[in-house]
Amino acid sequence: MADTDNFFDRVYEVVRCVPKGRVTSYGAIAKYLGAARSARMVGWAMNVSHGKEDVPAHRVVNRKGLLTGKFHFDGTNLMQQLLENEGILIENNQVVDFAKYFWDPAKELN
DNA sequence: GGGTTGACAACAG
DNA sequence: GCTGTTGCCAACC
Repeated sequence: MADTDNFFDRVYEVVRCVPKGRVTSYGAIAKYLGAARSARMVGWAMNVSHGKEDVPAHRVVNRKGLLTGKFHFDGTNLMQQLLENEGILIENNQVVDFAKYFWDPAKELN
C-alpha cells in the first residue's frame, strides 16, 4: 500500500484534513502539492479516493465552487446532500459563499 | 514505449 | 460573460 500512491496520498491527506463545513478546490490542493498546473491529477486522485471513506471528496470542488464531480458520486445529488449536511448551502450545483467556505491548505495547514 | 483520458485551470476569441 | 482551445502531468489501455 502506499508506495505507489505518493502523489495521491498527499491529496488524500490534505482532503482528509479539510475541516467539516469547509470546502477546497482542486487547484488549491494541487498548488499545495507543488503541482498547481496539475489540478487534473487531484481530480484523478479523487477518483481513486472514491473507495476511501476517509477522503471526503464531496468537500473538494472546482475553482468556481461548482460541484463538478457530483455526477461521479453514487447518486445525482449525493454530493450536494453531503455538503448541505456539513452546513454548506448549494445552489445550482455551486457552493454558496464559496469564498467564505473556502479552505486553503497552503494557508491553513501552513 | 506510445497514445488517450481526465472530478481542472488559465488564456484566447 | 460564455465558449473554445491549450497546458500539465499522472494513470490507464
